[in-house]
Amino acid sequence: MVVVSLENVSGGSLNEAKIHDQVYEALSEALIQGKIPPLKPVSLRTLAHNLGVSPMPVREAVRRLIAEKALELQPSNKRLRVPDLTEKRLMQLMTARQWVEPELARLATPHVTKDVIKRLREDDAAVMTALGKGDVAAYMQANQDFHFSIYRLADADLFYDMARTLWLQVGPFMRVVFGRMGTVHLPKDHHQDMIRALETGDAGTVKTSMAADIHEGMELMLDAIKAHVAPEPKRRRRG
Amino acid sequence: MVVVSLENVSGGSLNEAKIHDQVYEALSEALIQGKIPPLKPVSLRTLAHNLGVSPMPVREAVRRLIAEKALELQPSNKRLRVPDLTEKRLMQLMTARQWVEPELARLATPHVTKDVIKRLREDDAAVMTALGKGDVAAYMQANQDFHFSIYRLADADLFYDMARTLWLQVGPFMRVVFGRMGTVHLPKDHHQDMIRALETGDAGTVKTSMAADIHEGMELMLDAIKAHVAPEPKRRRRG
DNA sequence: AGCCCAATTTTGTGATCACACTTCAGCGAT
DNA sequence: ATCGCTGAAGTGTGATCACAAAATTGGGCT
Repeated sequence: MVVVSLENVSGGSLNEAKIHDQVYEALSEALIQGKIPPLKPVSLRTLAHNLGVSPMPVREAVRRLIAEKALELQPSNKRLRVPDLTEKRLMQLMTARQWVEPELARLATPHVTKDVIKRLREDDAAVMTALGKGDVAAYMQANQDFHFSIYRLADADLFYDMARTLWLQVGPFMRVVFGRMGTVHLPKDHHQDMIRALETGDAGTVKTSMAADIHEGMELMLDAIKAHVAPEPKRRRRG
Repeated sequence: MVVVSLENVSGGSLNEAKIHDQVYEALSEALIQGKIPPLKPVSLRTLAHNLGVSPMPVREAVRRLIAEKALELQPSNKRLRVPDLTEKRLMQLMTARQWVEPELARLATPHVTKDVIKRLREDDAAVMTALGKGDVAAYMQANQDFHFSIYRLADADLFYDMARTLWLQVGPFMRVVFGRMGTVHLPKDHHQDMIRALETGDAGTVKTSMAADIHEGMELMLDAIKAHVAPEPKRRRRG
């Protein structure tokens, strides 16, 4: 099954975006959504074939994703794959998210408008619906929409890109964890508090509730990775 | 004058590192050292020619650097260049450095050995020597060595890479600022305090003195960018 | 059956060519 | 001299080919 395509990327209208940018968008979206599991090998030619483009732009997109550590290519081995997460690395990702994302939320607060609140309520509703149905894929999409609808307002390019890079690295693993334990135990509702604080312009509360939201989600993943250390490499042992 | 070469990269002797990795190392080193000024246009073919390689591996290295925002290619215009720094962006870089680097220093503390202390004293001595001679290039090299000798010990890949990316973005501009105002006003000596704290294993003091060191350096740059908003685009240089 | 080695396929990497587009140098007219 | 145009040179992008090395397969062995 092909999890990545060019069609659903940015109905970029009059856009003459480069092919490698479109490929990048398609791949990174798939990664954030967790549609490509950790340790899954991918290949330039296969991706290129699935996307209907030559291997060239795929190489550039992949090189970019490798730089962002959303993909890796094993050292001696020359295979390209989605990196696995060690507990050590996950803790660093958690810390970094706690640095960046609450700050983004704080910076976003002054720029909130009625339209934004409306949009956030829709996103949050979608999150709740997905949780109710136990639809992990829909949950991840809606949750991403909710967070980045806020971050986008912060007018802080560097922080925004940092957040996106962190999500790229967490995405594949998050999907596995939530898929394994179901959506039942997912972080309870900090979103409502956050929306209220955004409405009243209470930047402090926005920041702390964002921190709490992230903390709970990542804590779940930490527990999961501690319990289930090696996500079993699939088949074929080493001789 | 050619500011980037492959020879001084990792006397890699038995190393069979990919060419694009060597090119990346050469370019990023030049950028961190500030050897390529902001807004300076570079081109794939020129770099390839100077490095004695084909444009292909340069493309991959450059794509990586663009992902790290150490290079940019102007939107409509398709030229590749070193990005300029706005005040807004510099403040984000400063904040991010304050997040990552003091934490790296704290994490490094338990792993300090006598050899490390020796190395740090040498690096610090080189810093002082460079300051004495007003040699900006030597200062930047020695200062980088000092900081990353510490960061390397932290055993925190993600944070380490984040720090490196931040230095990549700050490097070109730092060179310009310090070159303009001379090395006289450079941050006074937090290095000594830091080394002492590292010796005694006082992680708290290590962290705070690292924060102070970074704060002062970046504060200088903030002042500089506020005073000298547009670093004059510089017309036509011929080599 | 289980295991090992050889041949085949597939992988990423690098080089080269083609193309559309921008920039720049040079010349002519005002 | 200044302005405006035009041809040449240079730009990043994409496609295709060549190649060494790793992964995979398949057959032959114990």
